[in-house]
Amino acid sequence: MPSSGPARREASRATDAPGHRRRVTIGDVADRAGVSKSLVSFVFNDRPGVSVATRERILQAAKDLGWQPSARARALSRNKTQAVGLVIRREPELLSTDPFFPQFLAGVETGLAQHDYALVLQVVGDPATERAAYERFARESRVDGVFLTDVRVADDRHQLVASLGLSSVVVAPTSASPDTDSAVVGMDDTTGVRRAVHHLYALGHRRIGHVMGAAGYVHTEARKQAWTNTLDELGIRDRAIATADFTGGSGTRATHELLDLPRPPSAIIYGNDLMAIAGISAATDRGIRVPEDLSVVGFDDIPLAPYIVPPLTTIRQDVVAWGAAAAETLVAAVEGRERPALSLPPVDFVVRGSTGRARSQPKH
Amino acid sequence: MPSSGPARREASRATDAPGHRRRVTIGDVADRAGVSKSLVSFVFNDRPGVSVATRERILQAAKDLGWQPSARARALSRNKTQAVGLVIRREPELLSTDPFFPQFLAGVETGLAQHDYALVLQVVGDPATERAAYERFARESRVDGVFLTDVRVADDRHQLVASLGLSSVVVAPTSASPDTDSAVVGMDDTTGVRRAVHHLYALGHRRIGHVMGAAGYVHTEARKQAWTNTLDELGIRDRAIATADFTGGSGTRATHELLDLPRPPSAIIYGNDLMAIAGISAATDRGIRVPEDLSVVGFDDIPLAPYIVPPLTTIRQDVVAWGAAAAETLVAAVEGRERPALSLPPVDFVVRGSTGRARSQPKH
DNA sequence: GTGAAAGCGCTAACAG
DNA sequence: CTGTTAGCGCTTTCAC
Repeated sequence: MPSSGPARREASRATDAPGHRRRVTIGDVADRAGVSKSLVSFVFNDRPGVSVATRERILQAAKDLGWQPSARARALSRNKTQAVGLVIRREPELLSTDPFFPQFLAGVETGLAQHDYALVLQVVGDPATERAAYERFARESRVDGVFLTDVRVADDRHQLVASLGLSSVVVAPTSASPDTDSAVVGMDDTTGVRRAVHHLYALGHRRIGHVMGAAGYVHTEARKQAWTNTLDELGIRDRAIATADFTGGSGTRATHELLDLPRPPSAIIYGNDLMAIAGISAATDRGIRVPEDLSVVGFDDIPLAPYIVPPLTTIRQDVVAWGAAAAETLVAAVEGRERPALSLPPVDFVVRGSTGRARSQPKH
Repeated sequence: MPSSGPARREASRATDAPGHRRRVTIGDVADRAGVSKSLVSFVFNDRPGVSVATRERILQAAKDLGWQPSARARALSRNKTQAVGLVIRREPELLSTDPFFPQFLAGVETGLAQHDYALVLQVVGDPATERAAYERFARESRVDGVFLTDVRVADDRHQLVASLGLSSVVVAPTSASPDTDSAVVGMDDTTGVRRAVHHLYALGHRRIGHVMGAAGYVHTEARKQAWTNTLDELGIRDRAIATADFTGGSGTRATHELLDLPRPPSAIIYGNDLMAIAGISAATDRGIRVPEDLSVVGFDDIPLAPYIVPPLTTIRQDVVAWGAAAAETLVAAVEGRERPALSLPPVDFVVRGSTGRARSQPKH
């Protein structure tokens, strides 16, 4: 039973049916270079065992035909998609404010581009859909590995991805040590907060409050912990804290809560810039001036931070670099390589106009 | 030549090699249900010609085995990936401020989820990489279709995707009629600006300036055009305009430019909220109060808008709905269906504290 | 060095 | 209704 494949191919190539050109395949390239498909494949997979001359000929043929291996076919035969997945869960409001997400994405892309991996993204709203997204990625074999971001305390996704057989990289503050075997690419949430507290202390503040972000996230906890620990070190016992959820509305509420305290703080460190800015607005509404009566520190350094009145003092992380590092690490994990040694740039503490000297000088 | 497949399969299923379980395939499901692979395939592709009983049996077998068709294999044999691509080009600064991008993404996901399509994302910085991204999507057969966003005047991507044989949907203001055959999902940039101008006119403003966003984008042009046209209709000849690029810094510069005019405007409509907020800051620096001396209108209604001082009056589009509509349209195009009739919600004009009555009453 | 041939897991004619 | 069979385009032993 002779295969009719080659014959048909010759024919269709010769005619080149008008209107709908057939996709160029590895076979066409092989024919043009006068070699077999295997050789073409070898060349495109950087495998030894092809003479330089043939190699050149093949490369040229591919170029002439504008051929590139089909990711589909390759995925099937190699059992790898050369793609990784990112599932983002965000409340609608935060979606368009949180600077983390787009910056991280940009960083991830730069990291992936170098290895020619594609990114499959899914944005979800609730935990059930989130789980389903990971399951679908795995079941349908859409991706080779996934990022785990916005890690929660006691996050069950570690087990989920493990049971699904997906490679993964965990993106979380270094201070937290999530219960997982997969690689962790951590940023330093601690140092920034520590520097903020010291900065305020140096300005004479002794009642330094904190407005926490959404409960249950490890980065929320990390920031709170850093605040507490630093106050401890400075021998400050006062703990003016309010829980919020990263939204503007919650920042407003939490600010009023702290300012309503019998002895309100003279400075507040917020879990993100949005809440800090809402806080400034809330204080202004009460006739409390920033920074004269109240110093405010944000977290993120959103592009708007310099432009609000007064310009916001805040903590900045290099999220783009973080994303790139996470991507590098994930690709290495997927390919079974040793995880690369990557050093992330240190956090920045950006002093602007929203922090100032405490009104009453400290007693000690 | 008897196929050795079945025999091997039986064997490997029986042993279930420890440590590394083989992937469940359509064959396993077929065996378990006592039918052929085709039938399983039919059931999972909603094709007629399968009795209800067999259908149930197959579904049950698949469920027992936890099987789901492999997207990889399916993509290869159907010549469809069931995935669409989005290439985003953004300057680094705007990446984390522009609310369009995350909201659009969220909308796209909701639209795609219904049809079980995946989204492949690529973030790029420059035009060359952007082109390469589309080319790669096509060559590697990563996606079946693409979104075209941030459409530029005389955008060459229309031809590019056409020549690459990709289905596409153009996401651009309705007022612009891009030179393309592909479906256009348009939002109404015009009405919002028109309402803003009328609002300011009603407050007594007669010199209403405009700070344009980055040149070359159709939405920048659309907004400028709406501003011009509305002033024309109101019989206002004055045109105080400055070009910026959507960044905070450019907003500051453009604001000073307008305020330095011999007869500075008493109100300014900005191309986005970031520039508007930078504008408020710039005015404040010059001792010009908002809204007493200058009224300010933004565009986007970022979540921060209500929290700045004064709260920002701005124009809001339902970008999430837009994204969902674009996704629906693209999927329809990819599948060769008629494009769905979708109605987008109207723009909102949100009046807050940054606009107020003009100081000097109009003469006419 | 190079080529032939057997898959990867699914879809889609085409026969029964 | 149901089963057979030939691909989809590439990778990968295994011979030569």
